[in-house]
Amino acid sequence: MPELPEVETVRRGLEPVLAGRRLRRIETRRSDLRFPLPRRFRERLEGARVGRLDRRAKFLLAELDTGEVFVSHLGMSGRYVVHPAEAPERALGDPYFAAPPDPAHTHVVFETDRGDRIEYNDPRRFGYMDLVAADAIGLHPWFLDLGPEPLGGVFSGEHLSEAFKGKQQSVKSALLDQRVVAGLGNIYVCEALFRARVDPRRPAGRIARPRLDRLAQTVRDVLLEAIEAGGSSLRDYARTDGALGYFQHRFQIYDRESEPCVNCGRKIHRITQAGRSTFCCVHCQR
DNA sequence: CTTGGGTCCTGTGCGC
DNA sequence: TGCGCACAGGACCCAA
Repeated sequence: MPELPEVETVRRGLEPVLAGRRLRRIETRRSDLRFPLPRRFRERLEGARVGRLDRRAKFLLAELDTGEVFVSHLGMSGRYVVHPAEAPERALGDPYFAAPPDPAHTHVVFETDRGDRIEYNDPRRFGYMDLVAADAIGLHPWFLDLGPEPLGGVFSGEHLSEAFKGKQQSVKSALLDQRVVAGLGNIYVCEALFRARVDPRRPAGRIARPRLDRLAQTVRDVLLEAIEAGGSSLRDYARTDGALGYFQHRFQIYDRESEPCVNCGRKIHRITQAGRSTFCCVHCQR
């Protein structure tokens, strides 16, 4: 589900309730997420004080005063919901807010010393969590091969040029590869390729440098706009207070099969690449 | 090494 | 209304 903008929005939602707080109580209703929760998960978290909240690629990271870092990936349908101790009541059926998730899929509950509760809900259970020694996080298999942050200083047309060198793989698949650049998913790759007018089927290694510069800039632009919009709410995703993201209203290509291209008016195509849908305009994207 | 396909899991929306 | 199938924001694992 969530790509970089959604995870960043979740991070911003969790920060005010978690940063600086002590975890008073942890409840694990299910430990069989994509991977089993680490051993003594509850004991290692209870009593710990949370420091910084960070994001790396699509991972959320909560620094703990125990020397460990709590790491969480939302998979396709993972969602954090904050229940403040002082709950602001909301009108039922408010169109700007998501329906609360099915409690049957609430797998982990975190309670802070302020009495705020944070529930992790994940119907498909593709999400996963771990506790990692802070000084060894870069060696963890989930982080070892991650490429640069698309919003950081390393990511550029030059980086893409280097990473794509000799690649026969399509540029669409290459951008989804977290070793090339970390944090993109199906939506934002489709959007960025459309805005940059690059054909998703084009072999990554055969794109001229000026177009890679443009593509890298487009990736940044799309992600920044999406973060500003609070991410994209299609099915499961909502912000931690239940508010919907609204970047889905700004999709130019994703999920718009058969609709007219905003640029040329011809029909948008849906093709399959590496088992996943790609939306593109075969006329505008070259 | 690279690449594509199958896989995990549940829910939803569509055509019949 | 019900059924079966395709598909969904991810990414690991394995075979070619």
